[in-house]
Amino acid sequence: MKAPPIDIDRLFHALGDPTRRAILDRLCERPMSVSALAAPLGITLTAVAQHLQILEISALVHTEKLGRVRTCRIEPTGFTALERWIRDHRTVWERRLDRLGELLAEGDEQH
Amino acid sequence: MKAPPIDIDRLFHALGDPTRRAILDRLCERPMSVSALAAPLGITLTAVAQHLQILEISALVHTEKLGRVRTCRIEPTGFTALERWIRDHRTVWERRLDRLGELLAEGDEQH
DNA sequence: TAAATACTGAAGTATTCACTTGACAATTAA
DNA sequence: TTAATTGTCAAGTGAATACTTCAGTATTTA
Repeated sequence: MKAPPIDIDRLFHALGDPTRRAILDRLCERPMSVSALAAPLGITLTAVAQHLQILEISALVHTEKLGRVRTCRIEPTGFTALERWIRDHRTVWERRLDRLGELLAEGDEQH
Repeated sequence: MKAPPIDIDRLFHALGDPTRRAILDRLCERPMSVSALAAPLGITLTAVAQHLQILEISALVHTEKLGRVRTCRIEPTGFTALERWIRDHRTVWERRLDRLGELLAEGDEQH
């Protein structure tokens, strides 16, 4: 019952595909069945199902099957993990810029 | 002389590789030559150079060759583009959550 | 000048990836 | 019950990816 830890590798890979980002965009509007998602994409239902699997293990989408229809909706967990990753790395990167500024200041003092 | 537009596809793809993220982490500490980057990675210099090309066209790294040494440093542009993408999509996604809340509220009113 | 250093380029390989086809199961509608 | 809908599974294909090796080219250093 333990949720698998979010793999940032998988997350970036999932978001790196335009079709998957299109799926996410549509799901931001409203939850949708697999075939409703497939309709405007110009690829087979099977392909969409495969994309959905990737989005699901990346915690970007949650799906649930009722009767013969699988309903897909946005799952916040993945987005949150991504935001956290960027926030963390931005601080490291800003620190580097600060240090670069210090180095430049020191350089100025030297002459 | 026009900088190519940031391709969010390329950006996610670039960040989807653990070796490339390791390179970025090291460059956050300080600028570095290609061979300095390669040393702890356990892959050939050629492979590192290939990764650097990908990071460079994604605007995550800037490199400059002086003499025989190519120095690599973090380039903010790519990170900024990524942050903007996430900020934009978070608002869409939050709107969806709001609407879901409204729908639930309406549902409550109905009985 | 000769040797070591720091990369660059072309070509090859094994794996992964997005996608397809085709056969099938399960559910709902006529 | 028959037919249509909705999705799943297994296997295959062609392109992209992350590497490799090997043979260079500049640039320093001894």
